[in-house]
Amino acid sequence: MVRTPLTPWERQRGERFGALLRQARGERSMVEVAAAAGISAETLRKIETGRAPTPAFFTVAALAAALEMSLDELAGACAVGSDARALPLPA
Amino acid sequence: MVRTPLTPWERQRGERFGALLRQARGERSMVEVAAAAGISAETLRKIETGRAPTPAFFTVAALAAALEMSLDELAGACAVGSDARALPLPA
DNA sequence: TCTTATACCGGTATTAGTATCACGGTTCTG
DNA sequence: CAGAACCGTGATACTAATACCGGTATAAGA
Repeated sequence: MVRTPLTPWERQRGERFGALLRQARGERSMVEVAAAAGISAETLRKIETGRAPTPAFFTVAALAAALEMSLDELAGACAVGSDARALPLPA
Repeated sequence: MVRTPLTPWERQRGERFGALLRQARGERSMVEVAAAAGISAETLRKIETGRAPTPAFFTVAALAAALEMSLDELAGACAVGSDARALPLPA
């Protein structure tokens, strides 16, 4: 095996990650946030829907900047795993 | 063009990013840190040498956790490192 | 000297991230 | 109702990230 396929756990983490971003986006449209982050709206959609479970670091960083959220909180929130219900993220 | 090739600016950013990680690694060996982060040593080497300029978010997150450093300062450090904030929307 | 361990480098294979294209749905305005 | 304009979505194309293998170089130790 040359490149390990994503495990189900990684995909679930990606789904939680996307749900987190979608929630943080709130009322704003995909195109607006995507443009603010400098990525395409389709990419943002894939990340939010979990179809891109492991996006690039700088993509996430730009997205977090556009959403005004912390990378550490973001990583911590979905790294928690099973207990990702509590979202201590205000904005 | 379907997937924009990495720009020279992105590659330089990757080099700064890798240098930052290498500095943070300090005296510890690559295999040790890579094992702690759950990635292969080759991947860590490529990231450190800048040959993988845009690693996955969770890869970086695991690496930052292994190195006990903040993702936010990591992203901020290589963003403001030597570049005066280029356009977030290249084109 | 020989062995071992670490790091670096090249190539290769395969999955996955990202962008462009094209379509359906909704809302608004004429 | 027609058309535009926006949003979200699916399919497709292509590059990059990740991992494995072999080889090389250097340094420490038996």
